Order: sequence, then structure tokens, then C-alpha cells
Amino acid sequence: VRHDPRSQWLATWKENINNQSKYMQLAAQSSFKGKSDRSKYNKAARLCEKIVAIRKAYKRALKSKDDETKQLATATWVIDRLALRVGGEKDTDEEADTVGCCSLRVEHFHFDPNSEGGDNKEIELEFLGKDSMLFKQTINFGSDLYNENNGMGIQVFKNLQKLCSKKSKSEQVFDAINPSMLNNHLKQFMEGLSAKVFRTYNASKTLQDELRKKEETGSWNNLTAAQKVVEYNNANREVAILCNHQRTVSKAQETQLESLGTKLTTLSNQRKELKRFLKLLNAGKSEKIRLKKDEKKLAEAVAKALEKAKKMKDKAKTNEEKIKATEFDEKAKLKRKELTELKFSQAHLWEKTPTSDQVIRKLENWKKKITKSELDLKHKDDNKEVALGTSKINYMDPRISVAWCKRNEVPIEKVFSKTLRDKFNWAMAVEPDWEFNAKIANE
DNA sequence: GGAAAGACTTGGAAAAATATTT
DNA sequence: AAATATTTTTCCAAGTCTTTCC
Repeated sequence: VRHDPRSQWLATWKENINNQSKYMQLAAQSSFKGKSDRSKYNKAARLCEKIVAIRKAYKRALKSKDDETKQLATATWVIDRLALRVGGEKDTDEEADTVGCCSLRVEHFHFDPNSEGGDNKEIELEFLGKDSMLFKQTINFGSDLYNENNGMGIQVFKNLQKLCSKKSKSEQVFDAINPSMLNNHLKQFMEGLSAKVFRTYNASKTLQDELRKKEETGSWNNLTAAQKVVEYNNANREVAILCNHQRTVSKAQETQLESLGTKLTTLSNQRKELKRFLKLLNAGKSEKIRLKKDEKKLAEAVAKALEKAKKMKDKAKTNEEKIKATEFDEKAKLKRKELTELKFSQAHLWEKTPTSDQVIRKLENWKKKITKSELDLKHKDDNKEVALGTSKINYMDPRISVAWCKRNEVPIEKVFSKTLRDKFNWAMAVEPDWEFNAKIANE
């Protein structure tokens, strides 16, 4: 037993397989952890002020004659603007071959990936990051996004080009520096600054800017709380994309998306048929309009089968009878499924020949349905690989979210789950106009 | 001065709990 | 109430970064 105010752990031991240190620590909702979480975000917030000087410094150093200085500047740009991790060296015999900024190799860079030739300033970066998550993005260094500070993107591109030339594929791009040099370099700008702080800073800043942008749109105040939460999640998504937080698409999700796709095709085919009906009606050929078929008959059969299955189950005493009853029940359910499919496939049809008014009304209805389900599908597809949770738990200052909720009269539980509310208890008391900026660092 | 150890944060998968649809 | 879909929680490995050791 000992008392050591410098450390947070309650117990520590060596795990017997890989000989790694293990710790027992207080839970995330403890005030102890809360305090260090708060200081993490406060440190990142101080960057709001310091970032100007840092960017100015590396802009100049990008053109330095000294290799080390130049590489430090280029790497800092990458960490600041592309939100990469620092990328510590590790033993590739023992561990997975994953990389970050400092350990990037020439083979991870594809210049002019689409062979556009000429003055192309694109690089496709492709590598496995933490947890072997794929990072694959094409960066256009010529775009305004990277050049608002007159020409920095272009300069970085030139540097990277040079750093990759005359090297074999397996050589490191930033061969003159390593993470501890980079972190030491960063310390001169701000006490306690290290590479990871940029991720926290950029994530929090992005969230705040995105949320503010949305609040400034004209119709914002007309939105319901639920609609505002959707916008919050969209902002959260921007952050997750920035940090490359991904999830693998499960088999179930895959099939779900597929079936949504087929549903959509059915709907649009039905709309086409409805249009045809309208023409037929106008031409006085109403007898050619297809009507609903077999639905009632099948519905009755299904009801009967289900009832019978239930009776069989109630009666069954022996195992054999029970098995039979279950089998029958499964068949009945299959039939029921058929019925729903049939119903869906002729949902646009009528029992009796419709009037053109009816057809018009249904057409409008179908149009709405199609737009909605198109949007739904696109949304699902766009987001199937993005994980929002990680940035919410680790990167976005919770006070931004709390203040946003207060300003917009959105209950906090729409945004933070129970555990997150506990974890971020320290952040709950901020004012509605609270801002993530350099001033709050002293709170 | 550089490598290894130690301490703490960050990461997605899978399980579990809830919500929604049928 | 059952089936499905979505969200939350749990789990522990894989990172980062500072301190210690040689």
C-alpha cells in the first residue's frame, strides 16, 4: 500500500501472456477522471489562440533549407490539417503493420492517382492506421481548402513530392524525424502541446463551427427538437469523417440495404404503372387496368394456418408433437411473409377500377414515398461506415454540446446517453452561450 | 541520448438493452 | 407479441506520450 498523488491507478499488475502492464483505474464518471478530461479539452482550447502562430511558423519553415526543420514543418501540417495520428515506430515482427504521420512510407503515397497528368496536385494516401483501420483519401493540395493562407497546400505538395523521390517504396517519408522530436518541437509553441492535441482541437472546433453555421440559417428556429438533433448528428458526422472513425458494415446491414434498394425499384415501377393507368383512363380503356389479385384468398389461408399452428402447439404433449407443431408454425409464418410481399407488390392497385382522381392522388402519394425512401437509403448508405461514438466520447468538448442543447432547448439526453451524461457531469453547468476558445482554458 | 517501461487515452467489435415496425 | 432495427454498454487491445533506465 502506498500513497502517490502523481498517479491515478488503484492497482497494477503484469499480464502474464505478453508481459504488459495492466491497471485498475477509477471509472470515467469519477470526478478524478472528469478533472483530467476537462484539462485535456482546456489544453486543446488554448490552441484556438496559439494555432495562428503555429501555422505562421510552419508556413515559413516549409521552405527551410534544413532537412529536419522542413520535415518537422511538413509533418506538423499533416497532423494539423489531415488530422493524422503521430505514428510511433513499432516492432513490425511482433505487431501489425500500422502507421501514422511519422511512420508513413513512400508506398502509402500515390501521386496523381487518376492519371490526369499536367499540373495535377492530388495525392491518394492509403495506409492502415490504428486498429488496422483503412485510411484512404485523395487530397487535392491545389484546392482552396488547403491554400487559403496563400499557397501552403502547394508548398506541402512540393515537399512531399521531394520527400518521396529517390527513395524505395519501403522507406520512410519523414526519415529525419520521429514522434518525440516532433512533440519536443511542438512544446516551444505551447506548454504541454503534443501531436494528439491537434485532433482534439480540430474535432471540437469543427463541431462548434458546424453547429454555429446551422444555427445561422434562416429557418433554424422553425425546426423541431428532433430535426435539430438530426443536424447535430450531421455535424458529429463531419468530425467522425475528419478523424477517420470507421466501422465495418455487418452482414445484416448489408442485406438490409439491399432490400431497401429492391423496395425502391418496386416503388418506382409502381409509379410507372400508375402513370400508364392514367393514360388508359383518359383513353377510355379502363378495362385494361390491372386489379388486385389473390390477396384476400391468401390472407384467409394464412389466418387459418396460423390458427391451426397455435392449436397444435397448445395440444402438443410429446416431443414429436411439439416438433411437428413448430414445423407447421414455421410454414405458416413463411406464408404470412409471402402475403406481406404480395400486399407490397400490389399496394398501388385497386379492388375495383379506380377513377382518375383516385389515380392522381395515389401518384402524388407514391412520389412522396419514393423521395423519402431515396433519401433514407442514401443517408444509410453514406453513413454505414462512419462511427459517431468515438469522437463523442474522446474528441468533442462536451461543453459545446451542452451549450448547444441549452441554446436550442433540446434535452441533453437526446445527445448524450446515460453513461455519457455521467462521464461529462463536469460539463453540464455551462451557460448557453459558452464557447470553445482560448479564454476558457483558465476556468 | 536512445530504448524500454510505465501510465493513461483512444478504438472498434460484440453483446446487451431499447425502440420501432409488423 | 414477435421480429427487426437501432442505440448503448462492455470489453480489452492498440495507440500516445512521459518518465525511467542503461
